[in-house]
Amino acid sequence: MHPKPKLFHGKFILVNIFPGHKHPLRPFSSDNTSLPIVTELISKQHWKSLKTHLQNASPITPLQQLLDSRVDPCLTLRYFNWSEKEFNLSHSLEHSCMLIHSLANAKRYPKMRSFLYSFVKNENSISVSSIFHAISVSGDSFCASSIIADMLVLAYVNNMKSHLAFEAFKRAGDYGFKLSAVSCNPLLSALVKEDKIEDVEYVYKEMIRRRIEVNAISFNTVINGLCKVGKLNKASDVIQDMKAWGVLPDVITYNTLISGYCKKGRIGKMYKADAILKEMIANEVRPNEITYNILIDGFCKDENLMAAMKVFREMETQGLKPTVVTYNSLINKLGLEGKLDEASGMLDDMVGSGLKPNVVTYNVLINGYCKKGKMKEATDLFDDVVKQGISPTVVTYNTLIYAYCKDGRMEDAFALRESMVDKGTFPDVTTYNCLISGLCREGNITAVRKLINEMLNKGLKVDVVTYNILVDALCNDGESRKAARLLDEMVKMSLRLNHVTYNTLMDGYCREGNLRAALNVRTRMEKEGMRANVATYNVLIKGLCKKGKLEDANGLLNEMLEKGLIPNRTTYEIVKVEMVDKGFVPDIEGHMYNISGS
DNA sequence: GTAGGGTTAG
Repeated sequence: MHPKPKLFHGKFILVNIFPGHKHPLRPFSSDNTSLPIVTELISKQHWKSLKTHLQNASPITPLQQLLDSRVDPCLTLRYFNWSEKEFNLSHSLEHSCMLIHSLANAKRYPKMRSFLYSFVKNENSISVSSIFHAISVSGDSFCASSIIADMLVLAYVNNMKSHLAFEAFKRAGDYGFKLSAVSCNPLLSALVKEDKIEDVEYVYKEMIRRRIEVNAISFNTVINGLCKVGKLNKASDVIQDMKAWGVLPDVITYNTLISGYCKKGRIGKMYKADAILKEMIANEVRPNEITYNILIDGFCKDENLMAAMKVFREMETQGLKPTVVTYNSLINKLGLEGKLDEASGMLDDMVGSGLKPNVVTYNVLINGYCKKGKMKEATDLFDDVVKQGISPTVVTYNTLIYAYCKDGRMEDAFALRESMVDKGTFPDVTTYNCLISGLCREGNITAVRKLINEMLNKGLKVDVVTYNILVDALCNDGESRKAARLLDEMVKMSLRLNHVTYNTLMDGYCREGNLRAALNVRTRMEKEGMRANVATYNVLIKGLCKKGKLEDANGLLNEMLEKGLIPNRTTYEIVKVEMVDKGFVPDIEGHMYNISGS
């Protein structure tokens, strides 16, 4: 019996053609007769032999043949990747799409995922729309096209190209390809992280319209996005949506909403947060450690350490153990209040209860010392942390660098920056902002320019804080008009101006006695959709008082209270010095009345 | 693939 070499993939062919590679291969021929050899060489990964076999033939031809044949698409993929690397070429979009279609038809999903991931990573010139066109013309399975589109969206998200992911999401709708939560949820999550809340809302609405599966994660992500930008009523609407879809709010839903309320600076926010806690319990969703951590931190930020401690004790009665995060919130608050002995006592408690402090624990404690001007203690603790084998983070360094800058110790600040680089922690925008603010305080504009150039050269981008520092510096120099021009520059750089930007400029104008200009800035701010916050009112109230316009100032104070904004320490200080001492008295709600008879 | 803590500007 002599085996017939009839099968392309039969072992005998290979043995007969080139037993052990000792004989030269038959040269590649561009008709299909070479395909079995090529296939065999690929499956054995005999790349050297394959290259010899191909000789001077175009590497495209075998790809074309493989795509036209019924060989395992994984072999085609291997050839695709090898040939791109070996011949330093990029295969055409059409061939790429044919390959991805054959992988999809063979249900080789992990292979598709990594193929699309590298495709998206390396490809910067092909538009999303041409990719979709190619997907739709290079395969006829609608189902496969949908899976490909889904994975493409995910590939963009995973490559941090969320704007392209968003575009692909829209294109998929144009072509009627059906996406899934597998890609849409990460897309939503990426858009939330980038504060692109309008896009989040668009994707969410489209998911419902296109009947894409919307699960608890989708809802929770959207709710988180809305909470992040303070649209808490809309977030509650989404909770209603989710109930209507038969998805019950879970502990993450409630935690997200509670956190949203905690972060909003309105009167009664913690009351509302507490109400949601009760609601979740009534709906039989058990609060977890994270729920309590959110509440504890919320009360700390609300200047209510007593309430925070009460929740802390309540946690234990619910059978929940405080975590590192719980302690970090409390230590942070104690440190910021200057209660450093209590803060380090809390650290001891935490260690005593078997928890291991992390770098955040030390960062907040170091910050506490810094804010109290206890630099010796701060740096001692820093050394201690290093000795314990905990790596300081960029935040640790920034905390100390800022403290040095604020203390006028610019040399120490720059020395610490050198040392962080030596240890492999690289300065970020915040590091530079701290140094820039220090130099501005010294009036060293030349050094500021140099530093900004340096950060740009390192590929770091100036941010809104950098500009706010510069705006403030100009205002302090009595150059508010120049500062105003920086705002236009910020817009040109598509930086999002924030409250601090506007308030700083308003303050600059107020201090120059130019109230008109200050009020114009407020108008501009509101045109941009930003409502005046407590600090805005503080600046304007103070400005009006300084001009002797006490009744107008009082009007603004009332307006602020009516809008549910909580007066802060600065407000009280202004009201005391500028109003109470000049004949106004407060009623029980904080409204002021002029009793001097005017 | 969803929730919690730390640094900078007013």
